Amino acid sequence: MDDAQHQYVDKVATFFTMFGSTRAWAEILGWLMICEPAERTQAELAEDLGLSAGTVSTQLRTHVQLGMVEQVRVRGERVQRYRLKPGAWREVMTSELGRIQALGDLASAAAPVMPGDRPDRVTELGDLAGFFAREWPPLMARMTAELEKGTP
Amino acid sequence: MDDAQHQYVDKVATFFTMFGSTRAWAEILGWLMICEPAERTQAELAEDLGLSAGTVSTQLRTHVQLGMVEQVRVRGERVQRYRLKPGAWREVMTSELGRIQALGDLASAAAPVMPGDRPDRVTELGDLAGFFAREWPPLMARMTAELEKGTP
DNA sequence: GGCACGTTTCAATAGTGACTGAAACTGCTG
DNA sequence: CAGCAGTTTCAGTCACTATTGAAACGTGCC
Repeated sequence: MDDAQHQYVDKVATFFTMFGSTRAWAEILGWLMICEPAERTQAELAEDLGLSAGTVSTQLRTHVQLGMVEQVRVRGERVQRYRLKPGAWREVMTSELGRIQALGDLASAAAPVMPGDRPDRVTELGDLAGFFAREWPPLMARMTAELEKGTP
Repeated sequence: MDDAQHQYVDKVATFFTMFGSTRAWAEILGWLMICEPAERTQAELAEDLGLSAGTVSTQLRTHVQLGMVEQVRVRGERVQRYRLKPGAWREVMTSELGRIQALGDLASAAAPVMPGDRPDRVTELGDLAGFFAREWPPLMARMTAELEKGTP
């Protein structure tokens, strides 16, 4: 990993750390975005990034669980390799719908515990969630269509 | 604050804590969503939620900076009151565009530091960011139109 | 079977940052 | 001006958790 690459990994790490992710998690993500070959073993990741094997194991597991990274087996090799999952970003965007619905549920759950005469604070959130719940699926469909066009 | 309300605040807090926010921050948000009257002083919030005055001051400031909460002066009173900012959720969604663009920048920045023969990992992210950069403004416009319809 | 390499688990450590409590500060009231 | 309620600031404490290092655990090769 040269200087420029190191700087890039740091940039990605800084960005995602701002939203509460751990440094190691974000560094692995950043490195997997640009490393060559794209398929890496845990031991290589640890070596490349100067992290312990334990950290890589743990953080990589969360990446896999979140669907950002997948295990691959390279023909002829018997080691476990990991790479950025193609289409992962798309999936993250698609799964946003679940979070929107959770917000909507939060709004619904508020109704019984607040005085009925001023529900506006909560109906606003509910309406918003409703709007996105309707708009999100067609938007995702358009997204998929457009991205496939680029990668035939 | 009765039991049901307490439970609701806890529910909201649990939800937002999952995404990296602090407990106090999320509790204040949850309580401001349902408390009556909606306008509260810092001292009241501290008392209601069992937080120290210092914590309330700090967390409330971040709420104000993020645009979720605003200061209001109630006629005749001279105390500082705070409430959930009307339209705050809408604004949060609108400002999502900034984060999308940041992701797009991250993708652009990757180009120089990776071998040119396999740029797919990064172009995917770039295309995605481009898609949202184009779609987001009209989507926001539709959102505003629809929500205004509900609150004439 | 034994060896080498990679991965997982886990106890211990280090570092961070949320939260508190007290003290300083502000602006209003009598 | 003294008194008071509310707010801000900040040093210190505490809890949490990210990270490490080492030890156990595979798993395929010799």
